[in-house]
Amino acid sequence: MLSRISTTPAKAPPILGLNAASASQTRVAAGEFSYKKGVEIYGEKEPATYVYQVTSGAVRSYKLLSDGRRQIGAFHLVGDIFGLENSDVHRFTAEAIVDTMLRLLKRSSLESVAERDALVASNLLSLTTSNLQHAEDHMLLLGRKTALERVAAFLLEMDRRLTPTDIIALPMCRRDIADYLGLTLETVSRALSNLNGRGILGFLGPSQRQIVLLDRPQLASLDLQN
Amino acid sequence: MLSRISTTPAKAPPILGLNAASASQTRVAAGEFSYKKGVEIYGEKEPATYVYQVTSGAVRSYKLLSDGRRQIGAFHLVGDIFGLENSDVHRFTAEAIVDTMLRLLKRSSLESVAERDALVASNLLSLTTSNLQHAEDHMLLLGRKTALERVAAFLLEMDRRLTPTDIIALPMCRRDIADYLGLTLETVSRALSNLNGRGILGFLGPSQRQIVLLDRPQLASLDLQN
DNA sequence: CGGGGGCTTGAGGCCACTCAACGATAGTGG
DNA sequence: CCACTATCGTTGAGTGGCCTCAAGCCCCCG
Repeated sequence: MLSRISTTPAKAPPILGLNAASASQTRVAAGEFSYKKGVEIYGEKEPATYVYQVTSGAVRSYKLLSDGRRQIGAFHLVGDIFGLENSDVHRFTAEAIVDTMLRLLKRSSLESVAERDALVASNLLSLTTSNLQHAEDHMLLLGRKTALERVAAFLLEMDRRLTPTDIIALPMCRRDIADYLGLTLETVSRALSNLNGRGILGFLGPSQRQIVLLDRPQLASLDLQN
Repeated sequence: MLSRISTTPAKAPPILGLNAASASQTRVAAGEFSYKKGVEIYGEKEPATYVYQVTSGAVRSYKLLSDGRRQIGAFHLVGDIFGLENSDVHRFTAEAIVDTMLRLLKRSSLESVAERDALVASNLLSLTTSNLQHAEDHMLLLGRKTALERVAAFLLEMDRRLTPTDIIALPMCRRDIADYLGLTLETVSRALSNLNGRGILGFLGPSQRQIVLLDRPQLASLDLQN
């Protein structure tokens, strides 16, 4: 299912503060691969060999209960790095939400670079820290926010992370959003309809995946701050 | 409200792999302090000057929404280290649940030690990692588990962390448990009564804070694994 | 002994879930 | 090019699990 594209893309964005010199010295980059929509990138409890950066597309990381209930812990968008575990195994399953391009880095070589390069080490730590911060905020959302507040928070998060414009082009379906927010897809749909009816957002085109924020302040007022 | 007890306790358990030599060299330990029940140790968004280790007692870390809804992110029990932020400010409010003794370490000196001592640095990272892991598991609980599953998971966690015996002596009240599990205190109480009625647990004494696990396997079977 | 906090239990309500139907869209193969 | 199908999203009706509100008990502690 993996199709190799190129080992050293022409103009690669920097990753983890690796400059060209140290990167080429140690060959931390294992190349760039494409994953078709729905394909699993790695499974929970599999050994963590690689670290990934999204070049294009989007990825969901989730845990499953034995009866199939799913909790998505994070969405990984363009530029995001994921799959970094300080344990030896992955703690989530990762899947491509749409057709996705990923740059792979060997975890072992990354660690050896980090031992010599303090900047890289510091970036690895701050990556773990921002993951922790996101998880902490998400616990508050999952434990204490109402459906409407969760959806509002989700839209604001996506608006912040996804787009430099006012149009949010969501890569994920309603079920993914629901499993991220601890709701059902019907409840997510109803909340979006609600916001649409209030004139806070609008849909662009018939796909319902493109959302225009018409009233960001009012949306923000729905998501109670902590 | 702080009462100094001693700057260098006679037989201090190790912290973060600091041996006596490096600890005394740099004086990372800022001493041991006692906090009365209910007292705030630090507030959210306050500068993070110290790192804390629980010597005795228990601590809750929580976030508040503007209307007062509370989500407890973690309980810190004897031996636990908390308050380590890689940002400059605390992301939770921390309060003593009962009368509590804390060992304080200056964050700045800890960081300078970590620069020279790889073991300490590695322990700091693995501390952040285990915090992340706990938060990830807790997201699954808050997003997808039923009330009974949450309470069962809570009891198993406390059993694992709190006690070498079969008796769980909970330091926290029902409201704390509820705010940790994303429930109301009534729902927690009903779930405990339910487990009691099924013979899975029993209460010891009239305080309802001491719980005997009568059937750990059955309790474990109620908390679906991921 | 009086007051208050913590816990339990009951009754009723509500928000989100479940189940279902339906329309629209995109992808597929003839 | 056009059924045909599967997927996705919306919406409605009804249910149910948890919340809300309330009362009452017990214990601790002044």
